[in-house]
Amino acid sequence: MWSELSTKHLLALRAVAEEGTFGRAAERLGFTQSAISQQVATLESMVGHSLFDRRSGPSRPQLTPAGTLLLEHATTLLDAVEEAERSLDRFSRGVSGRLVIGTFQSISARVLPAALRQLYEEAPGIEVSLVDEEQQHDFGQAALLRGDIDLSFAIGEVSDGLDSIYLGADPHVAIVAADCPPGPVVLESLSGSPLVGQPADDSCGLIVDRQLERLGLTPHYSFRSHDNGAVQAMVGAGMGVALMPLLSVNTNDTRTSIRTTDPVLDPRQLSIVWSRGRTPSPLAKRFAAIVASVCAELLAQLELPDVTA
Amino acid sequence: MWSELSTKHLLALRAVAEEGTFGRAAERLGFTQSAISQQVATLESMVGHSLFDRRSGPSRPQLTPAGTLLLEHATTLLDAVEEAERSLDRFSRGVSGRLVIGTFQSISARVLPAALRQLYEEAPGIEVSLVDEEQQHDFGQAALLRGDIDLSFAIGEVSDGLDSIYLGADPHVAIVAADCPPGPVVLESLSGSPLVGQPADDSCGLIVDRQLERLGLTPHYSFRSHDNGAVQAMVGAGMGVALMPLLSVNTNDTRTSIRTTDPVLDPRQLSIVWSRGRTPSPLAKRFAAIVASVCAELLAQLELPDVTA
DNA sequence: GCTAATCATTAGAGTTCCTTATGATGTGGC
DNA sequence: GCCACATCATAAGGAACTCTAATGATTAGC
Repeated sequence: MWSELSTKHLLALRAVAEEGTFGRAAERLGFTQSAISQQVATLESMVGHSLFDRRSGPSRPQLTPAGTLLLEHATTLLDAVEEAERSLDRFSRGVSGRLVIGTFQSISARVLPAALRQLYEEAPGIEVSLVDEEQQHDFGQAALLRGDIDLSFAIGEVSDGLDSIYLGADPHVAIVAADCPPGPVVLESLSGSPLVGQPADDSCGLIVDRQLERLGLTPHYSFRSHDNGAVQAMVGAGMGVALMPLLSVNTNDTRTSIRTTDPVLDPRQLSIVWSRGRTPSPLAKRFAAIVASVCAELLAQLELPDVTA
Repeated sequence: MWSELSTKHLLALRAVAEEGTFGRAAERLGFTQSAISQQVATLESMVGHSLFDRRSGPSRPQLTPAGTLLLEHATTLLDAVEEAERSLDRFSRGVSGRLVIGTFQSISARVLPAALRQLYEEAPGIEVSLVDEEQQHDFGQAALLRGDIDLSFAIGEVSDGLDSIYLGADPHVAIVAADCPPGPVVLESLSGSPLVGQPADDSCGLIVDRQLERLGLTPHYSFRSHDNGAVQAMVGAGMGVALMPLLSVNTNDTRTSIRTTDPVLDPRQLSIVWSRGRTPSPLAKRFAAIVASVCAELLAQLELPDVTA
């Protein structure tokens, strides 16, 4: 039956048709003439027709009508096999494939542009799509385990069942209006004045709130939004002070100013994560490595201007 | 190596992906679970990647990225295999394929229309092309042996190396102008008057000339052409008498009349022929059978009106 | 915890498949 | 005509594959 059909048989058919004799076909394919003879015979019994008319004596075998027809299909099939082979080779080298990345605002804005640019340079023709994981406290773990996304970013502890690369620490800073007098922001002095920040259901907002609580402070928010840009704009408009991870801040905003806090808050620990039980694609591995190097560079640069404020 | 890739492996991949477990895939394909496990393992070692992530325990294996990619190619490949299978099945049933037929005027005009109409009814979608074998004394034998044409028509003895079906005898008749007095045409009376007919390099013309010679007559031609219609038109215009096989005559021409000859000339023996060393396609066999039945009917009808003239 | 479901592995039998050696057959030169 | 050569098929044997049956290992879910 045709389920026993293998590439080998089609290669034999094509080689005999092209070389003109079984012997030369065998030579081309690295078999003996006998092997090719048997391979073609097997193929003939599979399809139920002679594929070559063999005149005995030193004359070339000729394709039968069935052989001609099958050869056309064989050519199509062999092309498709070669295409599959090439496709998997590109996949192995990580220069082709699809990548679905779970992300959130600060990563999308500060890390992904450089990382994806570098990835596209190495591997043009890949397909990348982003899934916003905001407001999901598992950082897309469920989606990772389900296989809906290939990679995601995580803050803090990496839960079990995920593999990860640690990307670095993103310090928490205070954002104040540009006309605010210089110097670190003393957190205790904020107890009366209003704060601006992320909602409590946002993991970033949650981390800040918890740290303030641990310091005995009960924050009062005048405005909360998931949108980092909106939060920063509110600070610029004088609605209050924001406590945010540095990567969430637009450092080019002239209406606001970045300050260290007193005491210094614990930084946000960033990782890139993927499902432990699932084999990552070479492309995903490569992307994770790129992200790690991009983050290392980015976070190293960020320390400097901040401390001087 | 991919040359060992067989349909079996791709079917296993697809079945596992669709059924969700190796066991059910095995059931679907009529193997044991162990066999499927080994088939997939073989495929994995061929492509160099895991295709499924197997969590041990009672949970479903999940396609890896490589598995997903290969499955897409497997689907196209399996579709192509099925298409080839269907194509060869149609070929076997003779309802599809190409047919190149060597022919000559009288056959094209009187036999092929009915035969091809019947063939198209049984097998729409076939491709037929005709090659005119006029002026080739071998009736396309060389082309048949070369494989350029599938079938051809022959007159008289069938040469060695060809298989054939005898189609019947096509009587030679005299064509005279319509105003000619009735009765058979006495050949001896023609020795003075001019003849109209095929050239000497035409097999039909040759056959007539040889028979006249054997009767001791030396024909004198006023006009010769390969075109049967032209010959008959010349007769109608009073250029002389023509001696032609009946199938070459347009029986609807009112300016000419068909007569028997005295003595009666040997009829033209018609056969349909093909190369003995080449396997004919089912379509060619079917066509030959149709031609035989069409000719039997046609030649039986033709005898009647002629004898009465 | 126990049950049930999952896939992998092992071992062995049956089959396939390749190589070597040989046979059969016809072509082409001499 | 005959011989040398080129062709493919076939036979036999050993190696490699492949399937089945039995078992093991692992874990989800009750």
